[in-house]
Amino acid sequence: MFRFTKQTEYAILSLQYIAKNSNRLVSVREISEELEIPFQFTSKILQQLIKSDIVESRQGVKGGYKLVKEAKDILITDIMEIFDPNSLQPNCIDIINGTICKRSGRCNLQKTVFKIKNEVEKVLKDYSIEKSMKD
Amino acid sequence: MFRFTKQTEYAILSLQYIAKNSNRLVSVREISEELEIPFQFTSKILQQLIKSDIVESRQGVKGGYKLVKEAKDILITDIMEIFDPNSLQPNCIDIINGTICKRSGRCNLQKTVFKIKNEVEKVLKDYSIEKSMKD
DNA sequence: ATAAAATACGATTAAAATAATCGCATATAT
DNA sequence: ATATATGCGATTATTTTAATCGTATTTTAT
Ligand code: SF4
Ligand code: SF4
Repeated sequence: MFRFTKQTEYAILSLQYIAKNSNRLVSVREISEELEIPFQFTSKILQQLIKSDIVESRQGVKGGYKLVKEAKDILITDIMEIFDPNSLQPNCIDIINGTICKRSGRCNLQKTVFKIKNEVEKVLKDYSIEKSMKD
Repeated sequence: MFRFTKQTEYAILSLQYIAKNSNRLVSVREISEELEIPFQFTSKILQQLIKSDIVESRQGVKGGYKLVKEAKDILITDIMEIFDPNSLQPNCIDIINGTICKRSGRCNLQKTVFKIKNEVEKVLKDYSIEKSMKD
């Protein structure tokens, strides 16, 4: 499938929202309600974004999230890699399981598949959170 | 996920193999063994390719498959559309269920998503079965 | 005729990936 | 203290994808 997973898409939407309100901390509750994303799911996604140093949070009353990096420095591909590390890699390689396709080496499709990967990647690398907000 | 489904990939491999042996009918058994694709799965895939007028078959002893269209006229995207009709479409639209995303209309990502779709599609439309065999 | 070698195809099952929730812990402002 | 937040591992549910089953039909060769 050549589409974003929901996690990836929800992450992008959340980051857009946080970026738009960068003067304050934004709570999960607010993001969840504004964007109609399940609360716990939103929460889990943001926590993963902390681990990747894209956002940071403060707990407690008036807590919430804010960006660590500037919106222009967060690429769509960064988010894809966090939530779906295989997605930018062809089937020949399985990053998650550390396996390679048994046809590798005698496969007449592999070169094409990597060419396509490189060209598609080039397209995607051109989009940041900031750029997506200006579109 | 930005990768081919197995059905799509197996279909491409099978078509390459049939194209390479275009002087005769090729049996599912042979394709299945040569490419290490489960027999019944290969069979099912080829039957779907008949419905899309990409191959034709003859039953019985010495039966098998051959191409209807020339390898240069079969695009990778044609195959993707057969086995995964949503794959070239962003999440905003669900072709299979005929639904649209509830955020549509007030979504700050949609334009970007369609731009990316168009650019990626342009890349993919450049690849045919024939081209993939020459790579 | 009939046996063997093939495809045809709907139905079903299995496996994997993705989405979502639960429950409890911890931090903080008032 | 209390209410309002995040933190996080574990679990469950759902959906998608992969694969198989069983039976019918067609065709060739003997
Ligand atoms: S392109 Fe070839 S090697 Fe790569 S996954 Fe597909 S079959 Fe395997
Ligand atoms: S881009 Fe916006 S409208 Fe399209 S699927 Fe994502 S959230 Fe929905």
